[in-house]
Amino acid sequence: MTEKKLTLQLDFHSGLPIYTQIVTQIQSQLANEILKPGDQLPTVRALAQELRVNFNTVARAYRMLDEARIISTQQGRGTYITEIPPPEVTKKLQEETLIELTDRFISEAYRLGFTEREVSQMVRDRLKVRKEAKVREKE
Amino acid sequence: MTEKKLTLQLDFHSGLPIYTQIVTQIQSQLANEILKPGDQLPTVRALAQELRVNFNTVARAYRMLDEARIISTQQGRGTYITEIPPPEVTKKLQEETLIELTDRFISEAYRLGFTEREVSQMVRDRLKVRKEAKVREKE
DNA sequence: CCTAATATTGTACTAATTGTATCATTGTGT
DNA sequence: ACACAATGATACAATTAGTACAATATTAGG
Repeated sequence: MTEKKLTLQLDFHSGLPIYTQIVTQIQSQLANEILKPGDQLPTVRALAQELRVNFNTVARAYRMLDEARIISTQQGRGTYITEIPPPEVTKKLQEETLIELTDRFISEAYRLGFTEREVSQMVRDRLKVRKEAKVREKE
Repeated sequence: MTEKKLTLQLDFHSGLPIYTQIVTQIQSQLANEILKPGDQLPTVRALAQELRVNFNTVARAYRMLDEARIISTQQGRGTYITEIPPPEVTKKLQEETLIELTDRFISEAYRLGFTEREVSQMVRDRLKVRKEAKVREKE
């Protein structure tokens, strides 16, 4: 299973906020492959209890990591490391990733009977929808 | 008999609730005639066991589909695809399926850090690659 | 055949587990 | 004393799981 103990070392007298320490240590464990994409992190309450900290402090750390797209928090489900390619991957590898992703998408659409024209048009539409949504969000 | 294997692919880390994934995948299989009117779906417990989820999660998905008049659940009998799904319903479902598929693809690409331009360009490229491959295949 | 017991199926309600939102409290620096 | 950031407390919402039940089908006895 993807259960981890996630041993973190907090320093309560360092002056650094707890949530910052949690964030950076998870980031570093990810960078060192102690944590891997897909891994489930402890629940906010479980980790909080282990660290002797309020669970909202853990939740705050998780939220920052979530906003940074490093983890994915899901209400009622749990928290998982996202499938982000490690920072050391090259641009070329990233390109290959997008190719694979795109090909899977196209294959699935074709398998469901959609035509090239329909797929192409839908991608344009949905990209546009997102862009417009983002614009409205800023207002 | 009208028994189907009903292979569903769940992603437990996608952020989408399990019941939503079940609903949309059954919708798409209906829209694309992998499932047909009159087909019996697996029992809530059977499907739950196969998917390794609680049977109430399947029941919730079935209930949503039932409310949408897409399936008919009958206590003590089983669950069946509704007999006369109007053509415009399946057409609409099909469209929704492609939207859903496309949005998932775009979200994933964005999450991996690709831009709208890159995604758009890659879709064009890969569609073109496929078309050309198909042309060569005919020669 | 008919009928009653049993099994199978979906339903309803509840509980448990998760993250979220909001505000209060604390503590530190100026 | 004040301002501000960090942390804690409390209530909430979403998802999934547990348990008991009702409706139907199937099977066993006669």
